[in-house]
Amino acid sequence: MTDQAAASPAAPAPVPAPAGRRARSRKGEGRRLREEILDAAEALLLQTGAAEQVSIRAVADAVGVTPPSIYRHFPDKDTLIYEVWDRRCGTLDDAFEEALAGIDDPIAALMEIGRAYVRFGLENPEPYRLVFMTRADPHSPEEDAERLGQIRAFMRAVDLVQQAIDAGRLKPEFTDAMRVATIIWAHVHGLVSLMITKTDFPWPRDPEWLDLAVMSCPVSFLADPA
Amino acid sequence: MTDQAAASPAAPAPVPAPAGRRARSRKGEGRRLREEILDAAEALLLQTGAAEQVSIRAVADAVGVTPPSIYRHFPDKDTLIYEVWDRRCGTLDDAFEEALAGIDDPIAALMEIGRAYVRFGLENPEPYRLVFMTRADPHSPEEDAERLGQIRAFMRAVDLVQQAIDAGRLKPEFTDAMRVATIIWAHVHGLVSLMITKTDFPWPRDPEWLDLAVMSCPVSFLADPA
DNA sequence: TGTACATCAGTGAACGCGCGTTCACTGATGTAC
DNA sequence: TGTACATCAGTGAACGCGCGTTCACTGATGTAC
Repeated sequence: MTDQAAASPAAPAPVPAPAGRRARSRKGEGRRLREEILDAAEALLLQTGAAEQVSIRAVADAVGVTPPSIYRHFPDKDTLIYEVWDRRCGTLDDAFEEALAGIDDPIAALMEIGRAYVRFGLENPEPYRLVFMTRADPHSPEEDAERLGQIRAFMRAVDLVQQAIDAGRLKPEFTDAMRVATIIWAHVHGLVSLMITKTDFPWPRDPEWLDLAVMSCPVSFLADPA
Repeated sequence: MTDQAAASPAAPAPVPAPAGRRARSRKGEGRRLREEILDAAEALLLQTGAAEQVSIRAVADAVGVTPPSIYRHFPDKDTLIYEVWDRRCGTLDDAFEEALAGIDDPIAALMEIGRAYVRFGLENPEPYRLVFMTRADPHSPEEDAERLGQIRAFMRAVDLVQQAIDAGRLKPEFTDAMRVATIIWAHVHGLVSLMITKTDFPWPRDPEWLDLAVMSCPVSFLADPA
């Protein structure tokens, strides 16, 4: 199993990834393993859905390396998890800002941030789970930072609803922007959280469904086009 | 610290709950500790939100007893957690059945199970979290049992949507009952899960808001009363 | 009423396990002479 | 071109810890005689 395989005529070629034990990096290439560790940790995090269930040993195993190797690249597990999180996670508010670029109509804007919210959640399931699906008693610094982003993002939605109300675009019985925005938030959150949790469920695959799903609650607030 | 306290004139009275070591039960009263264990485990479960984070040692500590005592009342941790769960949790399908009693109109019925779903979740936050907010890879028996209830409950909703479609009560573009039911499920799930997770958020307190919130998505599917 | 005994709620010490982490090491790679 | 050496990516063995769980026990309670 060492290099006698290369000498044997039956051996096809020097196996590149020896399935369980990886080829050692060249001298300046330590960062390659670093990236592989982050990839593996992210995959495990997405699989298990909880940082406590991702063990250093499991990450090392997935990469094909022994546990101490991890510590050559990350000082401890917390840092590793945080870097996974950090790498994946633009803030929600950034996603909103991007989604809103060049849209003036408040209703169109509202629909767009709804879509952006769902996209953000589906693309960053583990950060999403961390921020929106776990009770956050112990205030870690990254969560506090994200919390500000959440509040800003939510306030953006409230503003848009208020603009829509002011422009007479909602049914007249809806006068409280905060209440309406809260319901819309719960709606899109329901979609995201269920889809990233119940992965066995036969979610419709077409983007039309997802779009309909996102829109179906907000439209109920719209004034009839008279 | 033994019984010399009783002999000392300064000692006020025989302390009933010695804060860390409880009084031993009388002979037939083993079940009292059993109930206290369940209470403590439930409290810890609600606090941490995850069964893996509730340790036998922590439960024993909370009750004021040593870990082996737990095993006099429960064969293992899984059973303990299951009994906590079981004690708290009527099934969702039962709640639906109750909610539907005597309602014939499919739309009214749909609205009613929407309300029942939200009520169920708010009244049973920890079972709800367990069943709908955690990924369930390792199939434990209780989850499998509940899964059947979930499926039955969901199918009830699909049936009602189908009835509404057949009766021409939905907008004609909505022809797939499963798709519509899925969106409604996500909507009510969003409300419940956010409300039991973001307990700091200033949720509107009045039942009118909650009712509006539940209804706001389903109504978007209704045909205009022509 | 008094003593011997069975019951059984709860204990203290220990087990094996997987975890995060540390340590001294190995041995292929690249470089200096 | 050939040899000695420094570098450093990755290893193997072990640590202390908290976990679920087991075991032989203790000693207060209630019962039989």
